[in-house]
Amino acid sequence: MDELDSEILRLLQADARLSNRELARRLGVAPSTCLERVRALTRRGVIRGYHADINLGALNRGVQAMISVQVRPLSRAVIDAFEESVSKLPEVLSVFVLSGGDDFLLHVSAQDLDHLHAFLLDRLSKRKEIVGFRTSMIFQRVHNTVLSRLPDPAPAPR
Amino acid sequence: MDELDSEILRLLQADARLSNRELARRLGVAPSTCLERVRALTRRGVIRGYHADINLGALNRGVQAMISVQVRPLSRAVIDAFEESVSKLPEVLSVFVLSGGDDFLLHVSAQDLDHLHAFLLDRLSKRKEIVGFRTSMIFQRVHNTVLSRLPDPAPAPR
DNA sequence: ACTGAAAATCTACGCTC
DNA sequence: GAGCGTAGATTTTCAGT
Repeated sequence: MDELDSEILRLLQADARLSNRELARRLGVAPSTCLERVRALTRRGVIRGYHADINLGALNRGVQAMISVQVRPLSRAVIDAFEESVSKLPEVLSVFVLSGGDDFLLHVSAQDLDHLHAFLLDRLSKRKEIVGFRTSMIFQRVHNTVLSRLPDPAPAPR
Repeated sequence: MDELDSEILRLLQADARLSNRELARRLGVAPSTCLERVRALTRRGVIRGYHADINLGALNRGVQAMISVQVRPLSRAVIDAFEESVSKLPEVLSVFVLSGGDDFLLHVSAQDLDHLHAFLLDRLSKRKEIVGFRTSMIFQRVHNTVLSRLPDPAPAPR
């Protein structure tokens, strides 16, 4: 992971459809060099994929919410099963497994408030393992699509 | 937004680097047709961009947390300023503006626990408008990168 | 890591329905 | 207006250096 790799990641995070040629031009290297770097980053799992970012409104998902969930018993089996099944629901954008007061955070979207309400009642309230959940509406979201590499951690003192 | 458009969105969410030719082949239409559809979707703002998905570990961001924040006074000026400045911090992946008990939710990443701690102390604790915050570690995240269009809302009764 | 050339793809434009 | 096919321009890809 040298400077060139970091720059490639930066540019592809900003625009995944950059042609290899254009990428190479901006980095000041030959296209073949650039191509090999991108392939190596993909092979190593640093680049995990390329995804189009779609306007949620156009997908009939004008309403977003965060739902914090507590489940019991707090066993691996319950947690894994909950995460697995809930992440398949069409309304669910992301599932976070947390420490602390809540066990899960669900980022969901729905057509409107009625559908969100229906989702809460039909998909969550019925689950036996859920002992409580709290819903917060999302008014706005700012997403950082381009992430820089953070400085290396300082070595542990000895 | 017909069936063809929805399919295009689905395929480009799964793999934004699909060639137009391959996209057309999978949809059973001519490449020129496909290209025009994609352009129209982009022009209308349905497609907002294309982003590479990078392994956070490779960016020295092995640790993730959710931070719920309460600010006062709850005025537009305070909210806008907080959102604006916090979204620029390199550790911040996403900022959610919420209703309910908390005003913001910050999704952040850091090199390790030490750096996360430093972030909390140096970047949040010092802010006068913050009256409280609570940090939850993220053990795991499942992200739905391919979102289908939800059914149209039923028309309002009259 | 670069160069060059063959293969594949992109995309503008004129055509048909 | 929406989709199609073609051809010229561009890009990708992979030798060889």
